[in-house]
Amino acid sequence: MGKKQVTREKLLDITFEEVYIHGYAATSIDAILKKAKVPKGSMYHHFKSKKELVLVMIQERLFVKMDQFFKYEKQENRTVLESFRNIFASISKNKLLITYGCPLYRLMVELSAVDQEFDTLLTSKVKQMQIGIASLLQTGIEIGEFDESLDVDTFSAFILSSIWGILSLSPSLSSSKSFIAQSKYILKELESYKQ
Amino acid sequence: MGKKQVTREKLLDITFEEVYIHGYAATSIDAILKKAKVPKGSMYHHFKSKKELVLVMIQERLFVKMDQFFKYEKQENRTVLESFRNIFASISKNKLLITYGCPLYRLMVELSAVDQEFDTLLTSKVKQMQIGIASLLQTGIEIGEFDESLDVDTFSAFILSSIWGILSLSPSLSSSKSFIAQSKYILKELESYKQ
DNA sequence: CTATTACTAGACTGTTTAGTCTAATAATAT
DNA sequence: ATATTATTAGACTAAACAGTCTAGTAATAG
Repeated sequence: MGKKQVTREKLLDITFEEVYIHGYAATSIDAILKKAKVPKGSMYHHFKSKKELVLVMIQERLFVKMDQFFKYEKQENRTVLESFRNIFASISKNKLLITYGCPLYRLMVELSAVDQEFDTLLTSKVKQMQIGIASLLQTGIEIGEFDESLDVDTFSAFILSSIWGILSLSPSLSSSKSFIAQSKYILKELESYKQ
Repeated sequence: MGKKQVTREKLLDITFEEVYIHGYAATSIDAILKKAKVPKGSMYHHFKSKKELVLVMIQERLFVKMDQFFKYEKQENRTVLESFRNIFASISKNKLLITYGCPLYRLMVELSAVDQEFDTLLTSKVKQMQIGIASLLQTGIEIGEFDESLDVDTFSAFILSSIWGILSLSPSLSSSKSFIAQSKYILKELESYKQ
């Protein structure tokens, strides 16, 4: 990586942190620049606007991080149910996720109704994730792990939305149990389709 | 209602609509005033700041609307399961809710990390709703409708977060089925505790 | 070593926005 | 009716903000 790229990469890192925690509107360019110790001219050399900076951050940071959680391919020696258990376990170990909820979700809530470009980008990722989950469920049906009555389309949407709901709500419900305690209901429901 | 109150009430109505759809930061005072046809001085006579206007709106509009959906008292001649079915049905009939998701949730995502006062207010309502759901479940256990193995604390949190997750996600997953199709998984899970 | 390009630097500009101010007007009580 | 208070009216102010501009500096190629 040439040294010129360091500024760009640092900007994307800090932008992710700031926008994740404070949201898009509440994050000012100046705050990002101050934290990243990068002058304004440099930022506007690499990105033509705040919007472009965040759009690029979403693709090069947020989406990359998300893909690490959802590696849908069925691993050898594992049932599909175990794959889901693993996904949930890795989510529950991520402190930022548990504290602030899913960053993709947060951005969707803030920006989808306001800006077409953000909406298109974020929605495409949601659909991609749903398709990934659905195909994992489909694999489970094909190898005989799950009953054919399992509707992969609605159930994948149920898994996705439940996880996001639980993640976003758990910080508020301090009395409630952990993410794992919550997600057990999703797993229990999935188990009911076991052959 | 004296005529002086009309301005105040109209401001709260418009503020609810604008903030619900565009979010707090993206809604300008001027936009609210233009839509409500109220001059600035009037608004600042009734409310000392934008923040106070929205805090009052949350309590006098948002919370009131929410309570209409969640009337937890167990109605006569109805099982608890039927009560939940009714709640879900009334949510699914509300077009705004289906299109834009839960307004309380949207505000929490945008503001809880940014402002202590908003966080306190919104979180208290979430907790209140969870308690309401939990007590309805508890009634179900006490009248022998549900098994005692039902953990009302985690299950009420599961219901709440799942509904909110489904509501917020359904607009993005155009391929997915309706809210009702999604919520059937929650009901199915609840049914598994039937005596 | 020199020329050329890529990047840095931060002062500056224009706009948007929340919030103020003072005078005018309407409502209400006596 | 008249005095008093509540409300309306919108021009104005100050701050925050995204984005521009021009000069300077570092990197790299020939």
